[in-house]
Amino acid sequence: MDRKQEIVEMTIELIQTMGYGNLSFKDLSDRLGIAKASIHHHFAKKEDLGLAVCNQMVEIMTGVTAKFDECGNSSFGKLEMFFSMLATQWDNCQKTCPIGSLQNDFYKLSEDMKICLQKVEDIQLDFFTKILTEGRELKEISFQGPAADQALIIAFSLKGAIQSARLRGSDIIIRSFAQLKLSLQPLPSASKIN
Amino acid sequence: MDRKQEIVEMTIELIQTMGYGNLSFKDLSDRLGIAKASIHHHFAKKEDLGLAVCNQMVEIMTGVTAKFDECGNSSFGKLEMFFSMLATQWDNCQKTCPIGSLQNDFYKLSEDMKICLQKVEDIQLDFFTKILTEGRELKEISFQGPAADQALIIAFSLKGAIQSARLRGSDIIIRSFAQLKLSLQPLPSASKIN
DNA sequence: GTCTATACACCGATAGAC
DNA sequence: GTCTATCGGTGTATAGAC
Repeated sequence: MDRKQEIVEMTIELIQTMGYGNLSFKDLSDRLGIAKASIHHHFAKKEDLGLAVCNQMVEIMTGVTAKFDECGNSSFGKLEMFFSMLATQWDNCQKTCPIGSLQNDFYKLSEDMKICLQKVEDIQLDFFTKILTEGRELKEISFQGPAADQALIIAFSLKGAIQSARLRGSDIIIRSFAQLKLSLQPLPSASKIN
Repeated sequence: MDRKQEIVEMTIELIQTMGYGNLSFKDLSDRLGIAKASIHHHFAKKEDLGLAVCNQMVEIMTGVTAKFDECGNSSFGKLEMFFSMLATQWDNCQKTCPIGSLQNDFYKLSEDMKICLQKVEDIQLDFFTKILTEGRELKEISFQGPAADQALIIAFSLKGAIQSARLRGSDIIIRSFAQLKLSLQPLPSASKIN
């Protein structure tokens, strides 16, 4: 049955607006047009639904990063495309980052969910680390220090901008992404002496 | 009465562990050793308590940034001190960033709380912008683009690192802060040609 | 200002009919 | 697989005694 999948996807959507902790079975049943008990039939406990959501996010993140990995663009181009994908997704939108939202409901998460959620972030971090490493070798991307540490700055900046956008408007996302790109650009000439 | 203040401070602490939405009057009354109704006497609605919390955060952020502004250190030194203050505060700690936590419960916030919360972030962003501007002039800090945009990267990186630390451990904070410092350091010599 | 008691809504979860 | 009905627990909020 893909009723199960339907529930998972609606849950992800609602997590982005009200968070995992505040999300209720009634919210889901209202929006899906089925009874609360029907959701419990597919996911006995809320925790089971939460874990399915995290697993789905692993799959999504794996798929998205793999698509960019294979796209044939330059390293810097891959970063740019990733940023602009996110910017499009969060333009004029009142949702927040699902990873950040779940991290914030830390105290409501089961151990399984925590492990799975960390995996989602790992996949994203590995994706950035790989691009940064090869980009620096090819002199397409410029930064100092370990690529894995620079990947943290990128991932956290993206997450933070998206989280603040509901409060401050999507301009904050555009500005953050532009600044990230600027700071990673290879220096054109002597213009970056100080 | 500073019972009122006591309630606000405990609320901030609990927001950092369970979030504003999941926080209940019973949680507060248990920890403070007073009855639920007594809290309602000081703050009729939960929304009133929430607004008091946001106002308190404005005061705290104002005080902290003012302290660093006046400390006489170099621009880069001020940044370093701010980072190490946060790193100390979040070492071996299971709390999250109170600003990020409240931002995440966006859909539970009153309009007043949203305005006030944005102000907290504004104060922090202005603080960073000012340091970055004067630091670049004095050639103590190096970055490209508008100082206000670079301030976003710093603020969001700090917030993101603290949010991920509960899941990944406080190492992630150390690494993020070190990488931020590295990327803002003035170039020592020709070592940053690419 | 603090307490006990309580009203009322909603939550996750279950029982059992269809 | 979906439904209605319901249970026990908990949430915000209020009433009223002290």
